[in-house]
Amino acid sequence: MSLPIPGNPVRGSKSGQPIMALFDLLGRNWAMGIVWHLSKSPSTFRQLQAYCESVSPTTLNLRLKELTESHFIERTVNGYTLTEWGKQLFDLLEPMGKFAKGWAGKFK
Amino acid sequence: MSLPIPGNPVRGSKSGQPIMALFDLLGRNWAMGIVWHLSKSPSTFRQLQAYCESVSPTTLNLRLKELTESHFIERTVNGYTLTEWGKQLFDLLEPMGKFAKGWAGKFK
DNA sequence: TAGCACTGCTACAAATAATGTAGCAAAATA
DNA sequence: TATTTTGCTACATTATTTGTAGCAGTGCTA
Repeated sequence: MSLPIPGNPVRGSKSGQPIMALFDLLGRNWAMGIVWHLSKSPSTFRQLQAYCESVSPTTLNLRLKELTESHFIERTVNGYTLTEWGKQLFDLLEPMGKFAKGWAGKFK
Repeated sequence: MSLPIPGNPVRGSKSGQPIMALFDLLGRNWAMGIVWHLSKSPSTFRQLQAYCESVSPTTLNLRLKELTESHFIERTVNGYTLTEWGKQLFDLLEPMGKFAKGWAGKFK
């Protein structure tokens, strides 16, 4: 699966609209979970593996590469961390946590 | 693939934390794109198919069922539309559009 | 009221993506 | 130097998505 670059055709949008590229990227297994977790603290590969209970190292590695190439995360001496863009992205994801809790009430 | 119900184990979270259930649901192919599009206008199955250029009817139908059971969309005489929860979800997704445009600049 | 078009799907094989397990080389630690 | 830990890679199995065909129901329209 290739990296969804905005401006280029991506899965589901020949025009490569940025929002579609972003949805393609974030929609991949574990992408949002990784960003979510890294917002709490920088983490090593193994820590992310432990956090994302059922991710395979194959997929985790692929996601990390994609998120790195997309400028959302980077690898430092402390492990993987969010970049400035990554932090901004998290700011958009963060309110979903509260929303999800309210939404969860629908299933009780 | 079963519906990720918050409170139950979902892909990647045995505890079924709401945010993880939401990420699981929205992370599936086309889920965010469908919500995005329905925020513009109610749409029929075929309209969604045309919008989501490469979605297969199989997957589209599955996503529509999941989003319906998750209370984010519903089917009316005008086609599929967002529910109140769906609209709230879109309000969270919407800022990503602007963000994505800025992010796209990184790839020029 | 017999066509014809359109809609909302279902079927199913082929292609693509993710998982699960094993394990290895490099770096850190003892 | 011997372990342990880390960051992966390999690869077979399983799950998901695509792509294409097509069908039944509804609504025109002649």
